[in-house]
Amino acid sequence: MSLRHALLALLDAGAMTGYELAKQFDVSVAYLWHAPHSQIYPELRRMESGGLIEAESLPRGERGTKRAYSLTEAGARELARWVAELETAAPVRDPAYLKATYFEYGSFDEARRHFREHRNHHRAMMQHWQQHISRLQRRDTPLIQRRLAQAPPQTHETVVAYKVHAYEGLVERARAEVAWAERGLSLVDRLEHNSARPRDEPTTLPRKLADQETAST
Amino acid sequence: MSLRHALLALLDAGAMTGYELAKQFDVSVAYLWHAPHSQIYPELRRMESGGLIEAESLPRGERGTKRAYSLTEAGARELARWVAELETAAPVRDPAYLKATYFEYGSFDEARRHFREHRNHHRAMMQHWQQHISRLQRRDTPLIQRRLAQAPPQTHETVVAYKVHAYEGLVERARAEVAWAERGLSLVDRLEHNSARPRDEPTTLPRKLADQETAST
DNA sequence: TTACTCATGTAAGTAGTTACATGATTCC
DNA sequence: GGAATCATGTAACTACTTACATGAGTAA
Repeated sequence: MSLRHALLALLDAGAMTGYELAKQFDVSVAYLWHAPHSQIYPELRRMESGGLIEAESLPRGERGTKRAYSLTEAGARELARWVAELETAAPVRDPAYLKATYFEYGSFDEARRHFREHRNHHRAMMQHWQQHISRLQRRDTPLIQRRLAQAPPQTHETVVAYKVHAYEGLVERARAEVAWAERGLSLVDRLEHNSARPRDEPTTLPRKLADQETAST
Repeated sequence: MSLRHALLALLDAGAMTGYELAKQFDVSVAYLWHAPHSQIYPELRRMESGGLIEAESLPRGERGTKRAYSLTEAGARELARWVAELETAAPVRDPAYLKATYFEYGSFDEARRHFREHRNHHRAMMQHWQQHISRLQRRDTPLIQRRLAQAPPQTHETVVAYKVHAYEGLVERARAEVAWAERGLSLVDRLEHNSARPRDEPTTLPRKLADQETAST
């Protein structure tokens, strides 16, 4: 149930509306955890009834109101509890690698398309993360500033260091993905070179279809 | 909807019961995709009504029967279609990295515990995958043998190479995770050295709790 | 007045988890 | 006779996705 704890952690930096929280999931927590507003609003209500957060109704303009949430003591305790607790690692379930296991059902060109897409995606992620790292190091995101403003100065190094380390891990992971995709592209070249098949024909069809082709030939 | 396609791919190697399929998710597809039997049986029924697979009822012992499923032509086409299709990458959502971002709410010792756990988990995964790679290279899993028996000999190199490449990618990724956890351990040592805090006290508490502590001191 | 951002929701559906449940067969 | 394995389900729940829905405030 990490959405809940991501929200608690954000709210520890200061009171926010659901809308503002949702935006943090696009920019700052950005590319570390994702959640759409349709998931956030109900979760905030649940956390409120659970006593983890409390809302203050603020006016906006003439008629409107908005609800700014902040941590309660129970919420702060729950946040600390969660950080201490070990996660039981989630079972592997990676669609890209699963599919890569069956590329023989497609052509060499299709395999290339997949690897290129994979490489491009992870390159882009890498850049986002790297950018975020330098912003953290310069301490110039609104969130890190709010957070450091509340913590004793001698803790700032540690606060920033943990965040930088996490994002660096994501960068390294992305680098591994890019390297994997590039080795994949070389592999396809090598396999193509060793085989007589045209580059746009499947290496081998699923059995039921292969039987058919044979029958019709 | 990758469970469905994992099942189709397994069934292309030959007819299997739900029970046998479930076991493949523990051994061979092992550590690449996970699914419990409670998810598999209903999915098989759905695929059957969708015409992607068909069941043959086989006797077992005196009284019992079991249902062995095999691909239909539509199922084989769906498998080929899925392999050709590009996945839209899932948004990042990693509980371990999310938590690592907030280690300052815990003690140095707690951070160490998390990094050690992370390292151990990914080391273990690495070993499983490496073992599977050598089995694939020796072509000595039941599944790869069934699969190769059905494919033309000149395609065998490609079939095995794609699978090996996928598992190698997982090994490399795990290696990156282990390295990250180890750098994390060094980081904690460094931070501890630079700080006056005892190793079993949080660096900084969530604000609501910090306020309290200050008040009571 | 039009478009954009702020702001908050609901509803239907999919995927996956955890627990409960049952019964046959096989091996010791 | 008991334990392990084979075999197949259901039910309740949680997390997440996608689409629908509404309205206020603000700047061109």
